Amino acid sequence: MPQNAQVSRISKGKRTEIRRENERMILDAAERVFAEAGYGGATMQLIADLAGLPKANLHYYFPTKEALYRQVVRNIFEIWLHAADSFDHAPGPVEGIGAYIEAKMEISRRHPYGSKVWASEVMHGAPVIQDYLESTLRDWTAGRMAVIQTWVDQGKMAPVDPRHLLYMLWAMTQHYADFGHQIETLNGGQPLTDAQWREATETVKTVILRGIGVL
Amino acid sequence: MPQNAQVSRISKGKRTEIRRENERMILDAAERVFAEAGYGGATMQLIADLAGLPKANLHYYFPTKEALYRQVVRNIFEIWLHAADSFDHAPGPVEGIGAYIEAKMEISRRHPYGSKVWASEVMHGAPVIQDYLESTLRDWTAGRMAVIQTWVDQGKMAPVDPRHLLYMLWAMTQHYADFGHQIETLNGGQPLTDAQWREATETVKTVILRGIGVL
DNA sequence: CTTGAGCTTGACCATACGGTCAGAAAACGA
DNA sequence: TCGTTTTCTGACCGTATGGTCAAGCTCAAG
Repeated sequence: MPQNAQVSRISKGKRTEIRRENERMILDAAERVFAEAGYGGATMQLIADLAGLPKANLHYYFPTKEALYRQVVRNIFEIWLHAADSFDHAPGPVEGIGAYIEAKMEISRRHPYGSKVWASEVMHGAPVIQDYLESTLRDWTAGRMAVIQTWVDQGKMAPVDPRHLLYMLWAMTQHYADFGHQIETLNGGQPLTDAQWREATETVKTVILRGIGVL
Repeated sequence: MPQNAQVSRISKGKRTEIRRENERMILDAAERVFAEAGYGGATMQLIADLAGLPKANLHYYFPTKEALYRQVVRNIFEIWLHAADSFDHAPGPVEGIGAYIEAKMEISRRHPYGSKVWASEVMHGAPVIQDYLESTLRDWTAGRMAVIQTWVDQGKMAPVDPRHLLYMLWAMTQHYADFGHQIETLNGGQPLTDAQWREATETVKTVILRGIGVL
């Protein structure tokens, strides 16, 4: 029977498998190239080379550059949103905001390219995900603001404007991904070590939690 | 005598004046286009149109696109650096850091395009100002870190890691420029009003100053 | 007025890029 | 094995872009 021995793949429909595999390769390569070169600076050829595929093959899976970019941005957005689960089932700001900071710092560390693509997209006026900003993100933000406001009303934290507090959290955590190169340069050209990441996370948590009066 | 009545210009050397004027027009247009489209997405034609000049004229003043971009980035960097003057002659963290936050928030408001260009440049690995990062910015950072450490040693503030505190300050203040579009969208599509800018600045100041234990 | 240096500009060029396509190859079902 | 569907890919095309150039124009100095 046609069982390829040296390739340890799940042989659950080879067609489907090939498609999934290639789409992932392309999306990973695209995420990195879009992050490093920007949308305008990225070329399909560069993405193809990094994915190890001929350029024409990219257009088989993703009809246009914009379609590919759109998919990359949406994938990141999904990761963003799920990061807030920690926020929800928390009894108060210490646990909720603390966990949120840790989750977002972890994302900055694991998905630096994605964070940069998102930042680029927003900086350029969100040409492809404006609808998401106006629907999903707006709803999401309103929900968390309500939670924070509840905590304020219950006297569980200092009366801080929930909106600007959220912006501060986003800004600080994403900064470690988006400005990673600058941070690395100021770190003697070396990427942050595990210990330094912990230190960064702890510093952010401490300053914020004390800043909202819960430490 | 050839005195143009309807143009109120200083006639101090018309050649020099024309050159200064045009360079400024071009640099202003370039800053905006680079910010909105990214380096790769920006075209000389777009910049020329916005500056109200023929494209060929741009190449007379700036030989290449990269040279023009380089000048834009350097101009912004200068503004960054001078923002820290408020930092220096302060007796303690309340005045120093408070003033620094206000200065940087004001820059975010006045120079949103410049901030975005800087962010883009760093996100893409600082291809044109890496030397600045390694020299000027590194020195600058070391100096401010020393000041903060002194305050910590003197017991004027809580023992917060100066490096990460600086990153937090940069992140939060620049966020209001770099992610201005997102903030505007979440503000009902309206730019922040004067009052909202004040509110933002105050929130940041309050949370940070309380976060470092000086309120 | 004359002259020459600085400024302006339409037309042009080489290149690189996104995208297309026809046909080969591989996988699949019967 | 054979026919069909899906995947793969080199070669190709139209366009847009950064950059060039030569000719013309403006201005100030002599």
